[in-house]
Amino acid sequence: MSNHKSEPTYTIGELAREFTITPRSIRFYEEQGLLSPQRTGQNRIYCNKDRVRLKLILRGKRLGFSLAEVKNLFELYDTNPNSAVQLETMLRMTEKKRAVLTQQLEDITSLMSELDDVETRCREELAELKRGNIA
Amino acid sequence: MSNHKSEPTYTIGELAREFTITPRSIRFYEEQGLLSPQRTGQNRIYCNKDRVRLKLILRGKRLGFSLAEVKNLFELYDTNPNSAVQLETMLRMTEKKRAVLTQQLEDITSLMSELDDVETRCREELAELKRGNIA
DNA sequence: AATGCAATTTACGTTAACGTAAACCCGAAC
DNA sequence: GTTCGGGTTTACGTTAACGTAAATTGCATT
Repeated sequence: MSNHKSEPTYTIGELAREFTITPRSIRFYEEQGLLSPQRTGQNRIYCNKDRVRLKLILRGKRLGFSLAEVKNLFELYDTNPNSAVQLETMLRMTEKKRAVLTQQLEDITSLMSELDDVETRCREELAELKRGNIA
Repeated sequence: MSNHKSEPTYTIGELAREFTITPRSIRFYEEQGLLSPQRTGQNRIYCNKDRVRLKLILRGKRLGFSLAEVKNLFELYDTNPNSAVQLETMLRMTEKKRAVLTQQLEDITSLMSELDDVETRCREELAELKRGNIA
């Protein structure tokens, strides 16, 4: 718990560039309760822990979780880090998400075959047209 | 072009029930320029052509097209039915949509494997916890 | 006349994740 | 001393496809 190594800090612009997002987004995450950086007067100053959190937010988004879901996980982690409850909650969420993805996969392949039908019919009609409007 | 057979007509409620959507949706489609039923005073009265259009709207939506895209197709069809231009436009749209779907498929499978990673790590940590907090 | 159902119009609300503009401050460089 | 590049706050705008509420109308029973 010592503080003599003076942890590196970051400005909002630095983090925005590093993760190729806008400062607006970072402020928005804070507004939603996902971040709470220190202040130097008006300016936000982010420590390593904040940076890791931002990383986790973006990873969560990539995985299809909403900001609210990520926030829930953070709160759970803050009140009860690495507990069985926390890990099990995470598992339930990933499983749920996996079910959604599985469904989406089915939907997409089904849509694809419908698209195939439409396309072949289009091509056929086009062929007929070019053969001189038979029907 | 005769009219002596008195085409069947439908009320908004009938069509809504048939396609299990709300009357609100049907009015919305009209508001967006996708339908233009006759009127009997205030009341909308839908003919067969309208019903077919509604069917096509819903089919388009199922296939992932926006109402605006469906509208474009309708307009193209109205001004130039079964032309090569129309068929080719349709083909371009389905091909575009197919590309999107292909991309989504890749994204989803990639997400799934990431989820797998997260899940297995969670399960491992849970196992450690239950073995008595080794680390 | 009163009840009830179906329909109508108008217009604001919803969801998610920011974008964008306006107006301001602050330290550094020229 | 002023201009410049960040940073800040506040608050409204965006997208899509409707949902929902309110207030009204019309037709058909009862």
